[in-house]
Amino acid sequence: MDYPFRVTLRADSARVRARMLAAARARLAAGDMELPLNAIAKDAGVGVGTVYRHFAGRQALLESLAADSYRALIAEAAAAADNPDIADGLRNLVRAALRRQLADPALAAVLSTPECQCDETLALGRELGTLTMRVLDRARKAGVIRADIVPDDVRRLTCGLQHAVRSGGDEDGTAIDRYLDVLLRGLRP
Amino acid sequence: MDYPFRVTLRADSARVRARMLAAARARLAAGDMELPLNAIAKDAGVGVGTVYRHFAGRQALLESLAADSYRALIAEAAAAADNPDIADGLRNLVRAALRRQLADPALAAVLSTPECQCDETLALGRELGTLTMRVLDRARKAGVIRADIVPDDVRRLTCGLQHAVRSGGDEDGTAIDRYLDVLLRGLRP
DNA sequence: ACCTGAACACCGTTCAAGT
DNA sequence: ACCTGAACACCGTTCAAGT
Repeated sequence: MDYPFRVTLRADSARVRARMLAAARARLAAGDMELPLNAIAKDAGVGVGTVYRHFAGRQALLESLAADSYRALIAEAAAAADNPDIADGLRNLVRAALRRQLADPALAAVLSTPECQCDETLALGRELGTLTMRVLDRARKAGVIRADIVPDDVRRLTCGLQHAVRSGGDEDGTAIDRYLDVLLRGLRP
Repeated sequence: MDYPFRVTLRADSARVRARMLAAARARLAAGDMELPLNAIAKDAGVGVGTVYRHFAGRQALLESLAADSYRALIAEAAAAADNPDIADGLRNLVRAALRRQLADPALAAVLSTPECQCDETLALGRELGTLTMRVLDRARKAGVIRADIVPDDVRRLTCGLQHAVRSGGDEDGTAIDRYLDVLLRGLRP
């Protein structure tokens, strides 16, 4: 839920919500991407119905989990848009998008799927889109990027890189930098 | 199962197996990536146990479903390795890998995960790896590809592109060619 | 208002019993 | 040998009943 009528939750409700998010995060950290809502309810010591009262479903829960990472990424995108050297800015934006997704599976999941549940996530998406557009516009004018790349391409391609990095055997720390380099060179005009 | 002792199945067993594969394919075609084994058993008109007798699990079933596409891709890789113009060969290989994955979700799933269940799939993977290596070696000598790309990078990057293409709203037929172009340019030395 | 947990449908997986 | 399907555990989702 988005709590449209009430900005602050009742103290106990907020505590219960935090417990559910913590339980979900613990499962994600343990490598369980399933997020079974029944199990989370049990972990958090609440009834299943309470999970559904706070989150419309698995997708909405993921969006809540990803919100912090999403905002952090947006801050980095804003910095990139203001970078005096826009080639640098573009590289920083793409790298940040990839790293944040690798650091937070929930963010990776949310960015991978176009249909988001919460209005808040929708707003974050628009904000990131606007900032990305600013980076792309400046980059295009500076002649450091192909003309046919739009903000959603950056989202999709970085989601793809995340997938490429994760689909490897674990032992390959060089992949991130190599794949970033491949993408950035490929984006040049 | 891999039927290690028997190359040909008993006629009725083969029929039952074909029915299960058809049911699974129908579900995939309908956009259901879940492949619930119970539901497939019901669709195919067999007991659940029969599904488990033929396939060790969901993963093994996926590998059986993907085998034809996989072999077709290998044929294209072989042609690429023999292409007199190795820059062409490289492009054809990457494009084939992407297109086959987009055409067959089962192949996309199998290529995305390193751990395969059936020995047959393992053999197909080795074959594709060998052919890809041949393409990369020739491309490297011809100076048309970066030196730090290994066959598994091609697998991972094309899996990533598949993901990037699919994570878009449906209405974007241009994405495939644009992303292929980005990747191929990015792979240049 | 908010929370609980029983209830139902469904899926994964196993295994004793059938042919 | 191969197949069946009941059985058990688990998860998604809803909703009447509690506080």
